[in-house]
Amino acid sequence: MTVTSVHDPSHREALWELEDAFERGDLVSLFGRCTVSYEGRAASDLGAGDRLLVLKPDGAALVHTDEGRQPVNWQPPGSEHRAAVREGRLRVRSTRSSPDETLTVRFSGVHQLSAMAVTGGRDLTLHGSEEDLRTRILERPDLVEPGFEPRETERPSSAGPMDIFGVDADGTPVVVELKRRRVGPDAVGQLARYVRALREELGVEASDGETDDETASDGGDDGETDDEETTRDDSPAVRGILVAPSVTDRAAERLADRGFDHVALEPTPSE
Amino acid sequence: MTVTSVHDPSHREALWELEDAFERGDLVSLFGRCTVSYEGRAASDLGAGDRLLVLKPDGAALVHTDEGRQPVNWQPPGSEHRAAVREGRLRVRSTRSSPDETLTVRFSGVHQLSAMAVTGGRDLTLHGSEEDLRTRILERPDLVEPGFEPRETERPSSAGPMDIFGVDADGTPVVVELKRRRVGPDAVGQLARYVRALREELGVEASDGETDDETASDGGDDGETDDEETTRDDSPAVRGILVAPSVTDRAAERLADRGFDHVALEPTPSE
DNA sequence: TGTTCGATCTCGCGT
DNA sequence: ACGCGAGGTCGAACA
Repeated sequence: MTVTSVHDPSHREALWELEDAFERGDLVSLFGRCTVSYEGRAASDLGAGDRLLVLKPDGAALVHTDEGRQPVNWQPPGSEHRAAVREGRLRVRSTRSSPDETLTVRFSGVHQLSAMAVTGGRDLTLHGSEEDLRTRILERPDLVEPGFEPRETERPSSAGPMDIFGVDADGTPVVVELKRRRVGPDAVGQLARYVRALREELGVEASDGETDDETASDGGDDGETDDEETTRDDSPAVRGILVAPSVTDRAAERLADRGFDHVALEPTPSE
Repeated sequence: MTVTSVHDPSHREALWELEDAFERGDLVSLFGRCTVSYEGRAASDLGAGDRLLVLKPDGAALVHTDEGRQPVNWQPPGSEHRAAVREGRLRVRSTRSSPDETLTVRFSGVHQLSAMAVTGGRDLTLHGSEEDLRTRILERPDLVEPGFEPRETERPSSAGPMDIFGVDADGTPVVVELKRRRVGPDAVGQLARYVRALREELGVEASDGETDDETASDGGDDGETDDEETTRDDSPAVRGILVAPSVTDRAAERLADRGFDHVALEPTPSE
């Protein structure tokens, strides 16, 4: 392995090593005391302190402190790194356009610099994702409910693609929204958008004329003495099912309001 | 600065250095060829390759390849790092509980290891966030519309806290949802939840009974010849305003459906 | 702790 | 390029 490593280099030495590393397309790790400023989608300033600067050949730049999974400052891949010495101090600047963004790291001292050629080995195999949940359901549709028949995945609609479209035992259209983990109210809103879009698309099957949005399936959770028949009549034109390991209370409320169902299921079989 | 740095150490040397670094609470940067496996909320495997492993004293672990802003594998802060040599090879394992998660990095070769004491210097000043947008509006409410009067921020509701609650020139209650950047349909759904919650809370001021729900009150974008009066009558009991630099087409549709307004505004004044 | 929502989210896919 | 949704999202504020 070609690893370059310098300990307590001068600012100029660090500059040379950096330029060489950029030239070679190396992954760079740089310990030093620095200030950081960023301007672009937002703007930020970070006072002097010891940090780890990581520079990737794809243009990504990361400034890490001693805490957190997230870099305190960064620049996305596709940026261009440049290094210079200004007033005797090493300055690393990473810029990109659209949107215009600049990250500037000014060093008062460079403690350690390493660079290494790193390529490939990025192919991660991941299990337990939403896709696994989908696969699991397509293989065993009865996990959703007996008689459920998936018809299409990623089915397009005016509200975007729905995870699974199918029909239940009665032949009623069903929209299934998948989540790999416990979900909040937002997921219900997402499901609602798809159901609404599908209801519009399939035409209003309600007995009484147009409107389905207006009368729309709510009837109150607040003990409304609404005619159950009306709701029963038009609402089930399209059903909505949220498949997730669990839901929050508020999500459950919203599901109930909409007349949607929740099916508790995990991406991978338990144990 | 106390920086430890070893070039091409043996596996045992690397182990000693790592243990010392953990002891000192150092931030560690480690280049080497390794495989990575993870098991916890999900599970993953990564074949052999050269990578950069970063170990933080707060328990965070990051495995970086030559591409991407995101680590290919990681462990969140609060984990515990342990190093060992198994079958002559360095193995670094980071674990945490609740949820139970384990990241294991097995090295076939260590190319470079550096460690440095890094503390503090984490106080970032950031401008251009949603909070800045809120501040801007509270200082100049007319930016939302003439006569707008903010009454409360983070006002609680059954659907969660709304960004800004206020009244318009007519004294009509207004819910304002803030976004620092261009938004899609989800933001409209969020605003709708707050408006709905507030309408329920304030009591239905609509002339005719219950009904208003998310699905409800849309009146079709599909050229519905719905009675405009009905909607006009009950809908304005509470207004909804989405403040964001811009909105997508679909978001605009949904805003129109709901009778909500969009005000184009950025977190910080242009230029 | 659990829930909710913002984020310079990032990332991938599709139009 | 933009739009849209997933993510082992992370992180913070609050109940």
